[in-house]
Amino acid sequence: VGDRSFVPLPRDFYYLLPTLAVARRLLGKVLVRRFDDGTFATGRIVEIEAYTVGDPASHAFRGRTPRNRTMFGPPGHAYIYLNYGLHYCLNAVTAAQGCPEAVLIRAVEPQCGTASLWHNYFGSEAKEEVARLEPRLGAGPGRIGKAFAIDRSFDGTDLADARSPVFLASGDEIPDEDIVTTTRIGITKGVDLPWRFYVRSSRFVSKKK
DNA sequence: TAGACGATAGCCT
DNA sequence: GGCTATCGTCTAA
Repeated sequence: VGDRSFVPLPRDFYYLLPTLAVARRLLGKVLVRRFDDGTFATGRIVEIEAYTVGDPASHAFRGRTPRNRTMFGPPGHAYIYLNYGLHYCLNAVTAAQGCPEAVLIRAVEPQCGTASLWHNYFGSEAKEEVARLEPRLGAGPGRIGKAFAIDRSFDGTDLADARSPVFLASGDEIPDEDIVTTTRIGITKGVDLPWRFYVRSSRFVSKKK
């Protein structure tokens, strides 16, 4: 699979509309990972959460710190953080520069390069067709980090540039009736806000509600 | 500089 | 459903 087949989402995708609308529209789009050896792995985004200014669950709620500084930077870049000392989670920075908002990519359906994803995750070999059906390779933000080999060193990566080792590309349009809007997961503040979106028909969603 | 804890996931019951 | 591994980051002092 060559990078020519992947058209990165333009920068304005990330800030022209409000973060909630951006989150919703990212469903069906494609996470593209180019490994050091030039091979690719891709996954279709099926679950996402929004974190906005004034949102008590946001890492930026208490202002700028060394960890969250990329949230304050230009839109369309990756914000990556380590959670529970174990899991690297991938966010896309949204809204205008200086406005610290982001969306957390919570689940993807593995598409291309699934044998690599399997190897990253399980440390063993598997056939593409087997790997493509394995939910653990994409159902959960920590799992995405592990399978796609994304860690804190990717923080700040430009997701709107096809030359980046990680970027987001255009994909399917998800019909409204196949999108579920619900509350976010694993947080203790802002628990009632319906700011999680997922694709109803996907078996790769981390938790259905 | 210490202490608490988190935008999780795996394994066990 | 419960327990916990594991460590960077924040907060307060």
